[in-house]
Amino acid sequence: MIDRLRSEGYRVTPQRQEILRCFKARGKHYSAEEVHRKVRRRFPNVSLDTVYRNLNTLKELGILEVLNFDDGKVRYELARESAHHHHLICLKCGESQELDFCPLKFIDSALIRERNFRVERHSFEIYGYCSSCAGAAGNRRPGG
Amino acid sequence: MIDRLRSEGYRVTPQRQEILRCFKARGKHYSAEEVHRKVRRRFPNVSLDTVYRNLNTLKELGILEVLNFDDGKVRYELARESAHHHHLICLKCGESQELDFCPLKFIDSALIRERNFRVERHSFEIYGYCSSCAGAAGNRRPGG
DNA sequence: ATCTATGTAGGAATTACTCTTATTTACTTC
DNA sequence: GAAGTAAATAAGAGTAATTCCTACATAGAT
Ligand SMILES: [Mn+2]
Ligand SMILES: [Mn+2]
Ligand SMILES: [Zn+2]
Ligand SMILES: [Zn+2]
Repeated sequence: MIDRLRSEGYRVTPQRQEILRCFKARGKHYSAEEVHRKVRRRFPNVSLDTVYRNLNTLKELGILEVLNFDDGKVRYELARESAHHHHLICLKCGESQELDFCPLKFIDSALIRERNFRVERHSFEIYGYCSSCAGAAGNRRPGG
Repeated sequence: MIDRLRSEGYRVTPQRQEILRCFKARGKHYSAEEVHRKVRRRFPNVSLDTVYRNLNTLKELGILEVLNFDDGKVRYELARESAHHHHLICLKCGESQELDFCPLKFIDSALIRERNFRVERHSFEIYGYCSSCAGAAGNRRPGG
């Protein structure tokens, strides 16, 4: 991945490496601010802008993918060669689980083709309460 | 719908009525700013905050539903008794079309149940280029 | 007609993100 | 290994969507 950066003419800075390192654990979905917090542990002066700039660069290169969990902040995850997937997102604790199901496989493609719509990407996320939070949330009204 | 407001103890102000009126056309998905522009035609002094506050109130009452088209602004549509649906969203012109397909019908519910996840809501949107924009976008790289 | 809780306008504040600019640094070439 | 250069960085200002604050206005009850 480092080589990938270099071969594309990007410099391999320590900050950039550290940002990448945040994502080496599989199935993690961090926002820019979370990445910033992590990177700051090693580089206390790293600017939030550097984090944003690099997350964008890594996205452009296809190394990271963008997720939208509907909470106003963008999240990133490693664009592994692993299967395309979607997520279950807990409305209480914010944790996300991966879901090996993609609706595009099930949609009648005629539905889209007959409208001459050229599909580029799609989103599918399920929101609710995870097993840890389901009990606690059980007595509350959702969203109340 | 006006009665609904009154019976729930909300006052029926002219601004509130005008905001509701924006959504009487079916299949429209307006952002707060678009609603503000429309309402201002009749009430030139209406504040953006009033629009935001009322859109929220109408959402709480279940009269409007919230949509996220991934462009940083929230959109609203009438929560008609019509079928639950999703959208095709054009990345060029921003127009949206309705899609009568819901992935929840196709997902193996065991996939979710075995994790003890309690589903509250879900999102599913398809992004791409509509028939009017597909030609123009045909030569460009998506997102470039 | 009067009263008052609710709603309003307008501006300030907040949040996630981007831009500007001066300084530093990774990589190249010698 | 030193020097040159374009790219990357830190710091802070700027922006866009949304929310908060507060003094004033009014819908609807009495
Ligand atoms: Mn994932
Ligand atoms: Mn719709
Ligand atoms: Zn998918
Ligand atoms: Zn659905």
